[in-house]
Amino acid sequence: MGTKPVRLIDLARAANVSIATASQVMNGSGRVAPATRQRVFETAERLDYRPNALARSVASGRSNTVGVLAENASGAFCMPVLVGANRALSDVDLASTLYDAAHDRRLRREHVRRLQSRHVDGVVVLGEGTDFQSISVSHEFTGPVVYALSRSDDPADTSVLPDDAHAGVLAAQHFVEIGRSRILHVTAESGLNSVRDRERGLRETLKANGLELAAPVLYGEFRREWGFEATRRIVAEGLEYDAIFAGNDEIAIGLYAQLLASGVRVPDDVAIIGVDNAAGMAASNEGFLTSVDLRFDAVGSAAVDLVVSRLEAAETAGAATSPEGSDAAADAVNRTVPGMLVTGRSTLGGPPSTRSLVLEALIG
Amino acid sequence: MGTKPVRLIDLARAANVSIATASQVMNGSGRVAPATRQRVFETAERLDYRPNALARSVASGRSNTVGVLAENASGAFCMPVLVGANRALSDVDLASTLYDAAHDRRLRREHVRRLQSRHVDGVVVLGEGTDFQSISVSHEFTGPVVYALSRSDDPADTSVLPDDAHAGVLAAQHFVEIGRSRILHVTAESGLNSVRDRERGLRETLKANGLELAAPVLYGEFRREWGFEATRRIVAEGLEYDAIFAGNDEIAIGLYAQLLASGVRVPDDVAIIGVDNAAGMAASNEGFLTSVDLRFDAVGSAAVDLVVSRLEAAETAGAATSPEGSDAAADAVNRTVPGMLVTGRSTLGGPPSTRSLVLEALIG
DNA sequence: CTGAAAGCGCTTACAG
DNA sequence: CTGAAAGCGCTTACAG
Repeated sequence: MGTKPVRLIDLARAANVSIATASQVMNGSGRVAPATRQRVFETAERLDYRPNALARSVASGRSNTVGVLAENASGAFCMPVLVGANRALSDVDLASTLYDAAHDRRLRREHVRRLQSRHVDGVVVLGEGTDFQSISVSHEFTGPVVYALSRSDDPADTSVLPDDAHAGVLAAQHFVEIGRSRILHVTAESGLNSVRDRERGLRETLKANGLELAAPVLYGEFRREWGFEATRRIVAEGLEYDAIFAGNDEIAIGLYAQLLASGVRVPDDVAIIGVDNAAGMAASNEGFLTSVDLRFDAVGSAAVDLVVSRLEAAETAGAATSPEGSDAAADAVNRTVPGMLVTGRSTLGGPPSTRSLVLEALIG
Repeated sequence: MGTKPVRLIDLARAANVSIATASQVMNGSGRVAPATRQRVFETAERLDYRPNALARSVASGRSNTVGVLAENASGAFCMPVLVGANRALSDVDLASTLYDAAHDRRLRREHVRRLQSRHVDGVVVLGEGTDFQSISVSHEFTGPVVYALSRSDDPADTSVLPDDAHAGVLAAQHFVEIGRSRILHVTAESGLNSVRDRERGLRETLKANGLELAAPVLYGEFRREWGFEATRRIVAEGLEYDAIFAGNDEIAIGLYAQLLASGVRVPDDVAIIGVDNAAGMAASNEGFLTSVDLRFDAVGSAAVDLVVSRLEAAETAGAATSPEGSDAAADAVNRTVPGMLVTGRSTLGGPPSTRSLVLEALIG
């Protein structure tokens, strides 16, 4: 508690070497005789030497810290991305420092300055989803900047997004696998990127299997109530169908409940797939709804991986000839993270788990 | 982008002062002639000088960073606490650096070392709730350590928790205000601190109003299904009641739905209050359920406030005579953050909003 | 009120 | 393979 931390110079003296060699041993750089290396390590262990990361940073010019600039940390999908990013960072022994702009432009600018002041090695801008656009801050930093869960308004920037089209693909494939052929799609506003991409993936994969949608897409909102409403319309129109791909889990749950209320059996008569795996996120309803998990944590870790690889590239490039980041611009592609299908009773049926009795209970 | 950042020495030269005075002006320390101060500020502005926080840290010995050690960042209530903590930190221009132990003991120890290495000025240990206990790390740091959303296993530590007893008080008061007198309590496992405290607050306030519970408390789980089950029992036993305080929102929703299914009118026949304001968190069901919002963000900011005030105390104490943190130990009280009641149709009635039609729709 | 100087703990060419 | 020395950008007594 009150004990002064042991410094490099303390370690060096105790190990009978210069601070230069002590430093090199601790960093694995330079060539040091195995014997001395061994001795230094042992002494470091014995003294419980913990290098001062701050001093190391000023001396080396690298902070070993990546800044995370969240557009709005309270956003629904921020946490998993943040968790994934953080895991990836600590895996390579980088720290993360989080700034939340909370949708405030002025605050955001302040945070950018703070990140600059702290000389973060790289930045991850954490947005709010495929339908959200971030103001580019790439030119404010000398290090790599990657946009996670958001597009930047500068096409030269690189962003990492969940693969919405692939979500549609996964849904279509699953329906085909379980032998469904008359498929409906109930989703949100047609203007949204996520809506458009999920629909496209669905259609393309159906087509590849010689199928097409059994009726025009029903556009509404990402809400449970829209699921109810859509079900009523579907029933009223007397459509023929055996499966519905819902734009997200909320819609799926609305569909599920209202279908049950209408005497339709799920999945026997109609199979349902949602998107988000909100069940897994909320740790409730487990196994109840088949859903595409967009793997937001993987979006976070992928963003970090990009930053890190860029950092490494810059390092080796800097050692050789420095082409002033022309490489970085070259691979400024947007990356997309494939989701994964989590199956549940809404497509596979099976014995109802305790939790899956919820909806039935609601019906009475 | 490629431009070298301006350093203190650049600023000093441009403003025609020594780096010492430049430094003092930028930090507001020492006495400097108003004229020179003015000149330095203007030059700093013109040059867009951004002090190197890293260098400042090594020189001053303060990193201006607070470490957040999350027991499990994926935890249900972590995000709001984190957001609150982060806001409070950026208000006083401190950075936060987040480490997620993800329930892993080894990883947690690594993170502690990293926090030490980075010489964070203080630490917030972010737990998982009132029923969770953290292993104390206070002795690993020289700066203040505060436990948010968790108790430490060392009674000398100070933690900040949501006020569970007060949640019960708020519920009781509200029931009294709307004229209910035959009140039931349906909650989770009786062994949980949160359950015990909420019940105690409820009972005490009822007592203070000359009331008592209309029947023994029903203990179960924090899940929707338990709400269904409990309702069936209540109906079966033919209890007389006009209000139910649910241990959390999940239970409340279960009660609500099953009561409606049983032909009971809410709130006309029975008023319901939950805890968590999950509606607000999830931005759905708004206005549907009256609930006690535990204000997790305030828990986060309160924890930070404690760290910061301790930091300031240490600073002034260090300037005078340093009593080796005896003061810190003295005010090692656990702090509790009062929640707030968010009213909805489940107690006040009123015209059903679109969203509140969900349950009715489910019934039929 | 202001500046020269030592120092924070480390890294990194550069000689030997 | 190893060490003496300069340097990272700042702060902080200490003289003047």
